[in-house]
Amino acid sequence: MKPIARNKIIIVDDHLLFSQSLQLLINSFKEFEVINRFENGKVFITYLQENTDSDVDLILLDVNMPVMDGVETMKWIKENRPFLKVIALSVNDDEEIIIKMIANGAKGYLLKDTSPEIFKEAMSCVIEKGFYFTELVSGMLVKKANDDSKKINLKEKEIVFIRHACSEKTYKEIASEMCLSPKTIDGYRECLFDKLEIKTRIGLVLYAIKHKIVLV
Amino acid sequence: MKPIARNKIIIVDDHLLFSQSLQLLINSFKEFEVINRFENGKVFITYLQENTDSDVDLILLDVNMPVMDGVETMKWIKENRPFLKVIALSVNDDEEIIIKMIANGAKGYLLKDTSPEIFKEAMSCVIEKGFYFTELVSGMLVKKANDDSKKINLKEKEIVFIRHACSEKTYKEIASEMCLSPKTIDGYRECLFDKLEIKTRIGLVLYAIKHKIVLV
DNA sequence: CTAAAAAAGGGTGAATTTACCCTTGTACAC
DNA sequence: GTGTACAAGGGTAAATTCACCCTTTTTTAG
Repeated sequence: MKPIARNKIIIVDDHLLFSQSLQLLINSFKEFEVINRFENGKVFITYLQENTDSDVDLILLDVNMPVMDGVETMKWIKENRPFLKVIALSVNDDEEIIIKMIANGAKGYLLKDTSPEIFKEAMSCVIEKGFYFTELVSGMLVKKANDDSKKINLKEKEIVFIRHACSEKTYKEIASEMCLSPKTIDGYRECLFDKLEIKTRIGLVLYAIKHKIVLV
Repeated sequence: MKPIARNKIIIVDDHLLFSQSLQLLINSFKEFEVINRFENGKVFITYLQENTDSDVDLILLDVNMPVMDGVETMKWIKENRPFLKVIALSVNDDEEIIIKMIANGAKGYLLKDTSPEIFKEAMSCVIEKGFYFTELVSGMLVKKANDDSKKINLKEKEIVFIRHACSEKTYKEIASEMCLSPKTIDGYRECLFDKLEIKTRIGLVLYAIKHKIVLV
């Protein structure tokens, strides 16, 4: 079943040291060879657009990249080249990111501390069976499914308000900056306290930071 | 001057994929060879203790590791093997960490998106001249020197108070938890508002998170 | 078109936070 | 021993935050 030719791999990763090293590692496996490397999603996509006939068996896509990160790149792939097989690579196990990558069609998600043996197995598995998920990722998918049922969705204005609330401004000042009556702001606050099960503005700030609504 | 033998390198990094790949890359340079790899500071130090005669020319030390991270490892090295030459490797340019690594004797600090050419140059440079700093790092050292002059130092009790303040507890509740009069807490607050140039508890929370006094 | 949400705004009162100014006791340096 | 620094505690008043209950207007779904 396996072709005589080695499986063609593309690496997309901004860590030059890593991507160049990884290429050596992969080329040391007789089943695989790296045919190309790119340092961010942008240049990779440009390549895909200019080489519509490129036949690649597997893409190793870093998640954290400047210019165009893994999630953005994955979105583009889902839209434009959904048949491409992608394994996401990352150093962190941020739940939100993992979910996003998989939701956008990644066939596997590996942490960079994976052993070369597992890594090789994952590559084979994705190429042959179409996917490879570690326990970590599977567990997360289950957990996510549960979370979704009680999902909180914030409206755009509420998010703007939250960002303002994460400052030393008073509600009155926030109202004026948002061109709304202080009373309306009062309403936003109450509604959020209720939805987020918090009791104070401090709670709101902590929530915002934890959920990356504001960055610190 | 350069010996005929290749310079001996040790890699300490928990990202197996990276460290194993990097070994291949380094071994592809004729001037260097990797003689050992370890996946965290703990096992590396154990090795050093058991092999006091090990002659190694350069250590590549990852900063973010479980079990015993780069900073801890660097501290041990400074105490026990100060003559070892270490280049710190990291994915992020967190100022605080960079400063700590260098303060503890790292001879260089490279980001993992460094190109292999620069990387090779840095290794040679550290072995020959004793150090290699990029502009990023040099700039940071200068900036740090300035910051230090206007450094704010918080007392232990103040830090405990700040942690409590980063919650939905009222000051009264905090006072009771810290077994102090609410008025004393009031004093802490005022003093901190003054020292940190803030006006509200929100400001305190933001400061605490930014300076990692509390983790989110 | 109509009913039901959702958004915006309002009033009042209580609790909490903030500002400013003051006293006491203790420790430590000179 | 005296002065200085500082931790702990206090009083009062003003500003801000929070809770609860209410009306009007605008959107949206059926």
